[in-house]
Amino acid sequence: MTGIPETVSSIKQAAEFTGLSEDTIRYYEKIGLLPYADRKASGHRTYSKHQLNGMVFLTRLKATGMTLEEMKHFRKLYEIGEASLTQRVSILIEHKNRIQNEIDRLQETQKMIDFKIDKYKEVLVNPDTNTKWKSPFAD
Amino acid sequence: MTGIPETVSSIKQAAEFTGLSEDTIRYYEKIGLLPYADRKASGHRTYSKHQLNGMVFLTRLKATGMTLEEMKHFRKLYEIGEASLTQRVSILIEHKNRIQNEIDRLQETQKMIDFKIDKYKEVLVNPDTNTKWKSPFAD
DNA sequence: TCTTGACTTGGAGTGTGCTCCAAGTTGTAT
DNA sequence: ATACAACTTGGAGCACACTCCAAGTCAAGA
Repeated sequence: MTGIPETVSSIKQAAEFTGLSEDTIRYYEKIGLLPYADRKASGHRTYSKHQLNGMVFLTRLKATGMTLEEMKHFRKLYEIGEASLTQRVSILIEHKNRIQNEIDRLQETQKMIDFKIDKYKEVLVNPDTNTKWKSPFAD
Repeated sequence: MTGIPETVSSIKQAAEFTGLSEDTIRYYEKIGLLPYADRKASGHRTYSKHQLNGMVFLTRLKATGMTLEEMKHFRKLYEIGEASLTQRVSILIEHKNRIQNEIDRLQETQKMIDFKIDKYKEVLVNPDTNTKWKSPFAD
């Protein structure tokens, strides 16, 4: 079951793959968000395909508003092992709900913007309408 | 056409209405994002209904990822007057597109999370499956 | 062997957006 | 008159998430 070495990557390749900067990857390791990476004899970091996929998932959580602290917490639960599985499921469900709320708010704002664009376009067609406005963001 | 005084609010009421803190409202004025507010004889700020609505729209733009600098730019365009209307429409359309991209990314992440939740639940039902995982965020 | 470039570390600095504070003034209730 | 809260100003400080730097090590090609 052992013997076939997994493909490993340098920090540069990891950065390219994940979209994070090399500095950011080192920073995440420093603050304990990423585990201490394996090093080559030279001391250079190496990453497995697994770890790269993990880092991509991480960037998705970050991009959807999860803080570094929350992600650290999630990782700590992971380290406990299976005993924390239900907790991890809860966190993911909770985060998914937060994302849904965010989507709802974004869509509401799109409607507000559409409404405002319509009003602006009205004025472009018929400039008299303009007297209604008192504030750059009003109505 | 004059004579009916508009309802005005204190900074505290403005904060309650908009969800911004009093400090934040003063800060926005300080950096030139909000115009210098009218003051009472005492020096206390007053806000019209119009301005309050404008501030709410502002919070929507901020909550959807527009930076304070971009909002300042928008306000400067507003101050130019009608000559900037087309530009302002462009900015709003552009921002609406950014929101749409954000919504798309959020929905993709929801799918990734669902996928992961399913895998976790699988392990809860059948613990042997667990050996597949090497990283807290992998797959 | 020499050069070039990728990598290492610890720590300092940065940008954004607030948030808090001190010291003073004004408004309202008793 | 006397509290006490609400407000004012300018400026300092803070949290988050990087981002950059200096000084040094390591690896591969001409």
